[in-house]
Amino acid sequence: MTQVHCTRAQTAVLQLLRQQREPISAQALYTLIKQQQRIGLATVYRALDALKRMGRVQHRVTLTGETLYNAVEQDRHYMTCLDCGQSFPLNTCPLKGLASSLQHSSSFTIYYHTLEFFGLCEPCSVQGG
Amino acid sequence: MTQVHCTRAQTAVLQLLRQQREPISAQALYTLIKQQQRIGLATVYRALDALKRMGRVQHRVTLTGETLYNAVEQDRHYMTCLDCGQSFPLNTCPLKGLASSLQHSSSFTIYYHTLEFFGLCEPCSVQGG
DNA sequence: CTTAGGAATGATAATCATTATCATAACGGG
DNA sequence: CCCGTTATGATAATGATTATCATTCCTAAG
Ligand SMILES: [Mn+2]
Ligand SMILES: [Mn+2]
Ligand SMILES: [Zn+2]
Ligand SMILES: [Zn+2]
Repeated sequence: MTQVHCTRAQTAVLQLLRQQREPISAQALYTLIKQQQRIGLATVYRALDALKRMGRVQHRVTLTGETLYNAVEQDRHYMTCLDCGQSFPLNTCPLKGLASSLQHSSSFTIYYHTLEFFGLCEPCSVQGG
Repeated sequence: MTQVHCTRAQTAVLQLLRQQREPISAQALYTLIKQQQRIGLATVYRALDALKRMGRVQHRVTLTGETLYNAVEQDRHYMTCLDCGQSFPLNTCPLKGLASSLQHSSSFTIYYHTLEFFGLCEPCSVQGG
């Protein structure tokens, strides 16, 4: 049977994620947790994957290929510059209040969504042309 | 100065992308183009990156870490199962008609957006619990 | 037409985040 | 306390993407 309780690693990961203001990578998370308890990098990845399937943690992938994680409670989104890679947070989720769109299919249980805008920031837009 | 014309590779990539019904990976694109002309894998990646910065091609990253590309004209989005990895296309873009939200910052030029829902599909939801 | 500088290309090696392995440790019911 | 099951940590392997670098292609000046 699938586990009933969160494992030690899952608990540590989820607690730390909830303290973060911004999404964080698995490796950075690993470094943080190691300061408190003995843990392996693989275990961090396993915990993140499990928490994701439980709908408690969500992920997004940066332009550099890193996957960042955050607690699902945080509904943050960004505009990311394709040139310099900088990400600018949005004030609010554009999907807020779109309950209609969220229930496209009753046969699919939605845990979270990712939404990101890509383009050029002011400085890069000027020079890059 | 930055190039004025599309390179041979960029032309080939963009043309092929426009023929695809679904987003496609760089490697798959490489295989397709090779059937028509001599080309290197690195060049495909370079062309995709350039087209992305021009706002002509957009990308998304799958759960397996593959990056898929498609022409920006195609405004497709998906619901993806965190368990089996299957992606189910949405009929329409939930952001359609949200021009207000799209102009958060006049200092950022938006080329495209990614929006994806994650959760569990029917079958996986039943068994996985 | 010829030439020189810069951009594009292809083959290949290197990178690096993530996964797979596997032996060991922790857990939990009986 | 005992045994089968699950979790863990150390480490090797994977694989998509990047970095290199020598070569080819373009283009505009001479
Ligand atoms: Mn949101
Ligand atoms: Mn859309
Ligand atoms: Zn920028
Ligand atoms: Zn599924």
